[in-house]
Amino acid sequence: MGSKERIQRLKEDTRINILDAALDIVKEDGWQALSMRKIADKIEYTAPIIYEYFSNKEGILMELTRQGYILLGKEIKKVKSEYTKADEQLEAMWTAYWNFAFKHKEFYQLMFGVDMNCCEQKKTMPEIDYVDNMFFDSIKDVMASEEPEEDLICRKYYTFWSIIHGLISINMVNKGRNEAMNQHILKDALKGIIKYINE
Amino acid sequence: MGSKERIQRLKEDTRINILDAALDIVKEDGWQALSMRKIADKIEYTAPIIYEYFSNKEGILMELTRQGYILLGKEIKKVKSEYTKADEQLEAMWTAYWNFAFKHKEFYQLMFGVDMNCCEQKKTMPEIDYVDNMFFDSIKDVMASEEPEEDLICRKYYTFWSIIHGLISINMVNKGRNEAMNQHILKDALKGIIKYINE
DNA sequence: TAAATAATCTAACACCGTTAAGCAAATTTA
DNA sequence: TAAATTTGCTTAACGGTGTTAGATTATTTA
Repeated sequence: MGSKERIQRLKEDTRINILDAALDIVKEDGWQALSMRKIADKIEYTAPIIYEYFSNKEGILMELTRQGYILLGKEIKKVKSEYTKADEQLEAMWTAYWNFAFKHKEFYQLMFGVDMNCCEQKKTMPEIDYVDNMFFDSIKDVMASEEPEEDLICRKYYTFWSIIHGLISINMVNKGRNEAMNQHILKDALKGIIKYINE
Repeated sequence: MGSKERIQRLKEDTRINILDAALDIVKEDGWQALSMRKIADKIEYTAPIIYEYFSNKEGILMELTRQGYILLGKEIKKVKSEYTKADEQLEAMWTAYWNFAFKHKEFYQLMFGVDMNCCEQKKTMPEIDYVDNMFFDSIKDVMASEEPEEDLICRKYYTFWSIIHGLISINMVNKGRNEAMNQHILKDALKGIIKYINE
């Protein structure tokens, strides 16, 4: 009767296969090309069985979003641990965020793409809070001397995030055009904003 | 034989009706809900005749994008004319940009939405250059004392645009949450960046 | 081996963008 | 005026989408 667990494991496998297949399709042909039937083709099933693993297409998108945040969280945590000074940490973290966006373009598009539907349940995802909190803490550290209010930190965080996200958006629209300049802008912006935090 | 022109005028009318109908649908139910058949319903025709006015759905999207830029251009030009000092002009222009994004949410989403397809021909639209150039000129004015290089202006512009666009993106995702704080951030960012231009 | 259950597929529904063929009315030509 | 042609528009269809219900096949249980 240990076969129950084996079957359970097999079910989990196909769940993972569905997500992997989806990501493969997106990496090849973009989010627009993702369809239930194509996923089914790739895992050598027919479309309806996917609905035994996910309630609908948005369910798949949500799970991939979660995975994206987990990945981002890991990378940011890693680079943070490589520094001790708060401002150095913060610069490294934002740089990691920047790198993530281009290394895992598909994830970033899904996670932050303005009109990519699936924006309702997002608020209740702890994986998002995890990343948010790390930045939050770091900013607090940088401002340690001033005993900053929650609200002020939040504002600084949003401003910070805005610059980076805006730069990335530009870079994605004019994709790859004048890479050197964008790097220059990024550095400028990071320096400027860290200085701004200390004001 | 003056009926030729009357008929021509009627054709132009339905062209406009198509665009208006599209915008109505989007305003009611979002870009996702826009379909050729729904447009046809609204103008009381069947779907295929739309293809006598636009080559395809993207054609409609492109035209609406163009109209959006024309509208944005007008509003920015207006507020610019209300000031004489370059830094005041710049702040007013960016504020107008900000206001445009929320007053004409659908246009803004279409014009700057990261993954809203239709991003190929965009480069060759003079209406885009028009807006770009206005900002470009204003930044140049602010930096007048230093005889800035083209490249530097471009970088400042991108950085500037990034903040605003990023703030807007945030605001759209967490739509309307904590409006007061976002206004605060906007003001902070604008002041900061104008100071940054002068450094 | 027979019944019950699980796993999977086929077929369908209602949409989507787009194209081709056809029809009927209006217009032009002879 | 009658025939030919053009115009305006529709119907029907193709191949695609997400999703659901029902039938079918395979597996497990009694």
